Amino acid sequence: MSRIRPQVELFEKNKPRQARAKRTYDNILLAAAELLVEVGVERISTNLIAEHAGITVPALYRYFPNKYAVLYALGAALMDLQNQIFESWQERHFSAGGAGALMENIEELLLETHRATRNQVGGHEITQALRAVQPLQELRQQSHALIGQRFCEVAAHALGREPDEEMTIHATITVDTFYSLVELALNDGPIPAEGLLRHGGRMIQLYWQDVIEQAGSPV
Amino acid sequence: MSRIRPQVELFEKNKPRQARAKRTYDNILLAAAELLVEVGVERISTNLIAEHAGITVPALYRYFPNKYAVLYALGAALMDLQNQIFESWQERHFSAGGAGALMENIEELLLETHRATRNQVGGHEITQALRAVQPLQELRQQSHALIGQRFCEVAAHALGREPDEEMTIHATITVDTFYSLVELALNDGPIPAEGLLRHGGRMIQLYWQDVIEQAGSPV
DNA sequence: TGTACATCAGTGAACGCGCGTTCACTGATGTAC
DNA sequence: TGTACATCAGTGAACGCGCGTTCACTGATGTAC
Repeated sequence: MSRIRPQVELFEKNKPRQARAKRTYDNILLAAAELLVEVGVERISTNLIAEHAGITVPALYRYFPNKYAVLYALGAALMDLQNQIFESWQERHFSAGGAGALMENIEELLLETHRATRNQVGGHEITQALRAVQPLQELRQQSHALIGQRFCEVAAHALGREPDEEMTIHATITVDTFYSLVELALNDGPIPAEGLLRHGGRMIQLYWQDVIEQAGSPV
Repeated sequence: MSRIRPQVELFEKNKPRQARAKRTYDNILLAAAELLVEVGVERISTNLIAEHAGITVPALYRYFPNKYAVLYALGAALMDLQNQIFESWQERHFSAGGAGALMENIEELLLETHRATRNQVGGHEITQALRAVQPLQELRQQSHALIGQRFCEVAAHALGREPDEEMTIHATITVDTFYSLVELALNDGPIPAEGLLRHGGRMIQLYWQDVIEQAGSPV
């Protein structure tokens, strides 16, 4: 059942050193993001990206070994962005009111993550690609694992327990549901994103209230 | 921001009429499912599918206009399966105990859906492709919309209310979270699927308990 | 029951195309003196 | 400040390959009489 890993090189080759090169590099990423929106992951190619970025293909190969490396860079940037949003949210509220304050402000984090991803060119498409394209999946998993671990530690500490397997389950569900809600809200369907995120945030809150009650110790 | 629809023909051409043809047809779908596992959605091609199915490429083109139509058929079959599981679950419990019984048995539906998808060859990969590959997205959306509508109607009726926008939000979140949990459990990570689905089911239950309490009317 | 015929199913060969990738090269930028 | 040189950045041209797709064809299956 486990997939054969195709061993694709994902890391960048030459780093841009001059200002001109930096512009080219950024153009490549922007063009790739735009093409992700226009044609989708299945149709994207190095040829298309280079053409769209206004350079020739060998110029792209100067910085990236293949198209997956370009997508990987895009995905990594998005995951970094989301991680940063989480970090600053956590610091802001945890220092002010501990674990309880975090839970009260889940909706805020949902809204901020949603807004930031929506404002990123191709943010939604990159998010989707991170789920489906094999060489990118680890990026998403790493990011979610990191955030999940934070959740787990904070929650375990607040409850005066060890971060055991059950706490890991709670954290995993929370993080996964969180980002699934953001993804759901990114679909421009008939339902406004705010409503989805408000009620979705409430669902996560209720879940943790229950965890606390089951544990029988207040925050 | 909206993607340019590439207008891909997705429907099958000739239906198999003879037993031999039916076998060929099934082999194509099975080969495609296996390749989805082996090489992923980005690398799959009609050539590869035909070779894997033990036929020549024109034989594949007899039944499908392109590779997306093959994936579409796979996706449609999976959505049908999940819909059927939902239908029979709903009939079973709703007739026995109304809306309350449905909520009490969410975990059962999670487990059944998870098991069925896992047992389907390439079930996980098809699920992922349904999110990311543009021509397949509507399949997932349609299926979820259908199930969401059922949820919405049942819930509104149980609460003695109209299926208004808020109820639609509740139903949409429920269905999306539900299938995200199934997808999460399909990842063969360190956490056993059962634990994720049990606690995930509990989260959805708590969410609806809250909806009922807020509405101020018992089920 | 046999056979001629119609339809269904699958093949071999060929095509043009865009893909990924590499090469030797020209041009741009930075810097040592 | 000027210029020679080193390094960085990007180009034009070419390649082999697998892709999607189509064609006229052969072989298999079903059926009318």
